[in-house]
Amino acid sequence: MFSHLQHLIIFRPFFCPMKSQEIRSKYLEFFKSNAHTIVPSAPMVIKDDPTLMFTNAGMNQFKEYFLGNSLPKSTRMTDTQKCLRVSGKHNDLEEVGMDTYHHTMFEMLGNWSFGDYFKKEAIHWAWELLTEVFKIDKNILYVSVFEGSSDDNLELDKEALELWKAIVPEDRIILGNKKDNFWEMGDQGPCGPSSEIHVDIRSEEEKAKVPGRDLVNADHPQVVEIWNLVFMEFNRKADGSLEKLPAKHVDTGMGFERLCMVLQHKKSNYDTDVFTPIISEIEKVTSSKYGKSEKTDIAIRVIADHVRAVTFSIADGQLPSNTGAGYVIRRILRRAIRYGFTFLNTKEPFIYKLVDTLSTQMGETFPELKSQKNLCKNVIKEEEQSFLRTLDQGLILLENIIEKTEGKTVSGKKAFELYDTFGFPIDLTALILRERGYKLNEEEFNSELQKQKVRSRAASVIIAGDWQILGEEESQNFIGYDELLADVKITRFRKVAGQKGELFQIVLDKTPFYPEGGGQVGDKGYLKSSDGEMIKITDTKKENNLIIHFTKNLPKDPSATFKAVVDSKKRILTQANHSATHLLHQALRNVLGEHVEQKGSMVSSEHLRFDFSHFSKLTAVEIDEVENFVNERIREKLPLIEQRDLEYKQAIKQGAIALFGEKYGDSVRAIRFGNSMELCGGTHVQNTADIWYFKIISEGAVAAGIRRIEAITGDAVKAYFSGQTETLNEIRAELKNTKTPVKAIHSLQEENAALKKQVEALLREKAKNLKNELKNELNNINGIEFLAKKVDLDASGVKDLAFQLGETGNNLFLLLASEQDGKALLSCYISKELVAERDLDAGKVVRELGKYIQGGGGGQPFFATAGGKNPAGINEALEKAITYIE
RNA sequence: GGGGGAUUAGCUCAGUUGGCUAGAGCGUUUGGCUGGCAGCCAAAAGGUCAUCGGUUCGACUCCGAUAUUCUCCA
Repeated sequence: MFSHLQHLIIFRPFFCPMKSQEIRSKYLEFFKSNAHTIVPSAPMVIKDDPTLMFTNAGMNQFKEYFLGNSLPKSTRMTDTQKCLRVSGKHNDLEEVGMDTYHHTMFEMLGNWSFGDYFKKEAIHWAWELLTEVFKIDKNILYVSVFEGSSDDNLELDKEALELWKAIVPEDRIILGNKKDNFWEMGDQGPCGPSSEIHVDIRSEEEKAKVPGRDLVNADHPQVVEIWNLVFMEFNRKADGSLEKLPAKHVDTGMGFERLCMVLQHKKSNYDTDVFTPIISEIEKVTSSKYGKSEKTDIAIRVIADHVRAVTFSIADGQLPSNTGAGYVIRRILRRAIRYGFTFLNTKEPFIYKLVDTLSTQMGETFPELKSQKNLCKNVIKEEEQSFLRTLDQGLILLENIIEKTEGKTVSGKKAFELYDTFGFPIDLTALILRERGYKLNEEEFNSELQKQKVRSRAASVIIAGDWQILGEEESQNFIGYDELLADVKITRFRKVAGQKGELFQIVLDKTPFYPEGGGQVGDKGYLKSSDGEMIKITDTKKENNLIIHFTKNLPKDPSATFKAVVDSKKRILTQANHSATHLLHQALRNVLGEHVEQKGSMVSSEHLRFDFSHFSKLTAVEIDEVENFVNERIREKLPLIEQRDLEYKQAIKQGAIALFGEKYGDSVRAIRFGNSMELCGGTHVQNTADIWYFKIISEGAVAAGIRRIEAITGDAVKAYFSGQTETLNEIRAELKNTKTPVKAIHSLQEENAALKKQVEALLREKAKNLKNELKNELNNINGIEFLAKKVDLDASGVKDLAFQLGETGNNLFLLLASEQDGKALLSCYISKELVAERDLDAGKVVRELGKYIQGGGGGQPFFATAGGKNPAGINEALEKAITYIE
């Protein structure tokens, strides 16, 4: 006791609370001293789990251990995990920044037991860490225990209750319902009761008014949950029932930012040193002040929070885009821009300027922030510029809407259109309308939004059934590096119903099929049973470390042994493209510089696509150099050197290229061709000579600071070249086998332009002659210059003629007829003056005369045309024309 | 993955129920004014109305497909 006090006095004077850095490391060290292995944070962006776009809890990276799909290296681990939440129980994106304790991006401190310790240790360590290491006053802590649930036939968590009773007074223990104290991963999967620790940091006066235990789980900003201890012991099945897991696990999560708030004696997460550096930078670049008004405070919190989320995502390789995870990032960034625009009056990009501060502040713990700093800045700046343009455009459109609005209520449909089609934020619309004294029909807007949501959801509903387990997978499950066929057994399968009908997912005991990953597409092929039944495998993917084969139908006897056959033709072409991708990566770093980093990759049997960080368009010379570099490596016939179980640190030391935002285990696979060495799980050719030839097809930009190269190899290059040659030959042939086709085309184009002008001039001349001719034939009848005549011109020629004649007088009535392709055409021109004076209508004329040629038509009062299929009636139509002016 | 919009001169964009032989501003070229420049005035050049197909007497306009792009939802 005394030693604790001394510690407090010497190192922790009251006015100098622990820095956030120190809090983080104390947590990790505490569990390390209790035999936990410290592991790094997994990337925030998730790649091989279709049910999740971002890491939203500390447990995500361990999901496969809880599901039993693979075994952990150690049964006790601890980490800090970067997480992103944009929707959920208490966490709607639109709410972040309004209060002082919700975030999109946050750190989750966790300690984990995989079939090792359970409730007793988890509870004791949590209490010890909080009260003895961090020295939080026991009198401000509350704990909760699961009360049981009749739906699931579960009883009160007596074990946890007893454990807590031994250390906490009973009046500080709260029983919680299923919603608060029974944790589930999703609709299906591992789950279990939990115990939460809450902290009450209100002032003494406040506490006297309302007891803290009444405010637990009541959304009070200063009575908050800081630690959730989950005791995983059940598996939720598709039908909703629970079954016991073979092993019990512990999953805990403590919000780092909240812990800092408590330990630094602040009332808001944003007042801790996790946020203060960013906030003061925002104050600086926007010339605003935090703490002066509610509106600017919210805006500043929104920006401080969102810049973290966006920067971490981009550093992990997830760029803003218009689909999937990229779209979530875009939305977050745009929300920050819009708050700055409206409340801090920022009309120029500024958020990108905050990246430096963030990188300095957190770059030690998360090195990707340092190495990806420039990319983050470029991408954010570009996105800011483009969204500011969208806002400008939207303001104009909104102006139009307001002008056209009768009354004082603007249609929700219009507002929705502005939002949906033009991306103009609805709250900004509402704000502007309010300022102008208009109202927005919000009900109508919401119903439009709801319609759109329903439509989208219906289009993406996937219903997965329970796995039917038939056997165990082998530990070395993927054998496709060495084999393209194998005798296999189905270990589990399930039915999945989606928009495009039903299909089956099959898992094999071992498989030669490569699952989509690392940019390489999944293998196709088939399974064949001994009695000749064939099941086509349409795709292969990886889900939570399980290799899943997609097929339209199930074999008659799933328990039989099958011959698994990979479509080797496709696979071999794909391998050539994948190896070429590595050489391309090396070439780019060589030609352009070391700043080139892979930002995305797609390798199929047809072609390869490679996205990388670079700031400017590649010149023709650079593209040539890159191509030559790759082709030289191909000609050098470099053999594949594959190391399957290399230690990660060892690989990096040897110079292997690892990707940011990619999760690597301790043991990695390294692929080397000469001096190109990359960590890669994909399949490759045995020798670069197998690539044959490499050709870049296109080069362009995908985002600020990111460029894309598309290329082909081998036979595809041959096909490409022979196609090009064929086209060239055809061009040559057309040009009478000239040696200089480009020159020939050029002169043809010039000649063509000159001829066009000549023809135009001639036609004009001809029309003039014809015009003069017809002018002489005009008859003056009742003061009207009249002519009805058949001419030999096409539709536009007749029109030209009529208009030219029209210019020569103001009392013309023309009916011109012509015949083209067995069809008849009547055109009537009446001077506008006549139309007005005599109430004539060319449209009416042609419609009526059209009867004689069995057709119809119309036009304007002064010029109209009609077409018909009976040229024999032309004469009669011409004769009748005079009746209109008599 | 699903929905909505856009694509017209070098650039930014108009083009009303299908019919004014497609317009504006900026830019370009030429000429003029001015001592020179900035500038002003005048004139001209510049368009397969994204591509292909359909409906129609007639399509920039309507319909379908494709491409590119923006945007919302999942």
